[in-house]
Amino acid sequence: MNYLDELNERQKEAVLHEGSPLLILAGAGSGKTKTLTYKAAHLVHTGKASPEQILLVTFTNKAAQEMRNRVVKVTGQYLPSVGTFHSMSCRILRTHGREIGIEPEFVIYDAGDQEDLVKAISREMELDPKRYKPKSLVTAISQTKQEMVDAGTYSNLARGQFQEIVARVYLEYQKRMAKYKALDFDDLLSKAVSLLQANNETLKYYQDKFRYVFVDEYQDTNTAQYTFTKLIAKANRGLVVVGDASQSIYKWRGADYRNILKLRQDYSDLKEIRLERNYRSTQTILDAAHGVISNNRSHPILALWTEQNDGEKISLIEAYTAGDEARKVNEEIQKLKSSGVNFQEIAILYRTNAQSRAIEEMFIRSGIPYVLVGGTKFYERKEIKDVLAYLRVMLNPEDGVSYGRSEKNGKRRLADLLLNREKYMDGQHTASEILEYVLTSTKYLTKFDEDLDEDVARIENVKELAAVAQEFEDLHSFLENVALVQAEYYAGEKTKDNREAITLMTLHAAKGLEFRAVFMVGLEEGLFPHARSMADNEEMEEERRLMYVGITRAKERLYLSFARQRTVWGTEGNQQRSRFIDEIDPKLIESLNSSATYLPHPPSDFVRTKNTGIRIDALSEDTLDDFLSGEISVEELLSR
DNA sequence: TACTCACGCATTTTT
DNA sequence: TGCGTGAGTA
Repeated sequence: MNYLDELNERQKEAVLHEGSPLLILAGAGSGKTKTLTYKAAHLVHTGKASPEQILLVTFTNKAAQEMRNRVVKVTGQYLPSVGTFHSMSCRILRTHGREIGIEPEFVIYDAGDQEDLVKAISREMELDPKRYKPKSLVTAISQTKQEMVDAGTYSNLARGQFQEIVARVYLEYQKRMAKYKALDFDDLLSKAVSLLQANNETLKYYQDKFRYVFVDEYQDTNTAQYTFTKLIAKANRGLVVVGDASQSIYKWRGADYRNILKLRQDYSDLKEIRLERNYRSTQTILDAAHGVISNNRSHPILALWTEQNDGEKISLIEAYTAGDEARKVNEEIQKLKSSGVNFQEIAILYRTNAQSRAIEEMFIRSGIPYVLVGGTKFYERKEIKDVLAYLRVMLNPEDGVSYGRSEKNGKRRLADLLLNREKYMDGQHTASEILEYVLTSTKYLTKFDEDLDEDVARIENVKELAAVAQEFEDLHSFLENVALVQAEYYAGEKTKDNREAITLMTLHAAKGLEFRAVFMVGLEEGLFPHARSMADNEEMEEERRLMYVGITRAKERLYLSFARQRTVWGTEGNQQRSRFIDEIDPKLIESLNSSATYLPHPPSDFVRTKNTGIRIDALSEDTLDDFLSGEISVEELLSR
């Protein structure tokens, strides 16, 4: 029983609670994973549940993996039903999908496949691609599915020209998907729900099977996920959810933190426990985070506290340009490094991917190793998608999207592939053998030039895919894994040559991670909060939650920076510092700017740069940058 | 079939 | 401004 001693009072209360559904409101860094896994472990340990009776759902494979490992560590037992919403739904559909007309051989379409299909449909329907962008149509269909509105129902509800077009596309889309034996990510969830709603016996089977249902990151559930959880947990009411409304940052993907509030209506005896003791950050960082998030009005806010001391103040970096910002960040990193902070303990967080460039350039110049998180994912690379398309054609030549994609790579290649297709699809061949056949019959790799670095990398990627295929018995499980398990990033990853590296990523990607020192860059109105979020209060609150998530990633040191001038989409603009900076108590902040480079705030038109009195917004960003990096002198600057 | 060029578009992206 | 897409051409 000694594992209980590792928990604080609130955590222990959560672990020991029984008899009614439980909502754990867990703040950032409050040990929610520990609490959730120990609770599962406790049920197993005390014999209240067998490992098979616990369903533990997460949003990412990484979280699932971590939960699995931690339960094994505490109990020595393996929980077979720990996984993402999508993988769990997928498993259910593979076994019981037939009951609602879904054959178990379905393949999973990702966003790119969806778009290809919508494009094809839209072409056939002769829609104006400018007026009805395939992406917008996909988004509309996706949102509709998340609300579990099927194509037929939507057609009846559609009002206005756009919705009516969406309805037509949606109907055709579903028709094709059925023909191609394909499900998209939203289908996995909504069809699983349909199945449970359609067949009472199946529902009962899962309700009996899973006496306990655990859900992580509950604030990020959409309607389909909410319903899925509710259905399965209904009979036994062994529901345990963990969430924090302040960390809900995926509204644009259908996440609705209000699902937390709904629980109170769903279960009158809902037990609510707050985990507000933070084990990650200094009190200064927590106070800053609270200062920001308390400006939000629409959701509950936790008051985090720590037994740690106040720690260092938050550093504010004011820069002239994006390049100057990168330079100043670089300087601070050098200081951190010499004070004993390792590169892998440092992260640079930004709102948009485009911001990484200036930072990267700086790091390359100063020789600082870094790892960029995000960008094109492995399975989204063209060469990988091409090979996967061939594999799907092997599985099902009726798969229109994959057939179309393969055709684009040459009709000849496709014809050669189909020649011996049946021989290889006799059920006797492994995923690896079929992949081998795909590559030899289509001679796909010959389209690459071995003298081009870029092409060599592509060939390498295909080889890597082939290596992954070896881990799977049949083609189906291989393809399923490819669709549902993206290669994930782990905090403190090293560079290719195995040097410890600084992490660069978006704020969204940083959720769930922690670093000793965090730099949040580009804190400017229009960038963060993003211009697209400024008109709408709901969206502004989401931006603020993103700021909150960013701040709470930091353990010891937090740096906030902004630039006075920044080029966005080719046009230079004068920037104003983010309102979020001003939502932090100034007593918690110290400015790192020396008086020589002091920038007046709020930004005025004039600035004293080393006493030259040059009006900076009369200079181009490049000129200013050259001056600041010492490439041109004051005299040269004045002459320009 | 492969390449070129003009055009449009540009927030975040767990599965 | 810089990239990806898609139509058009050799």
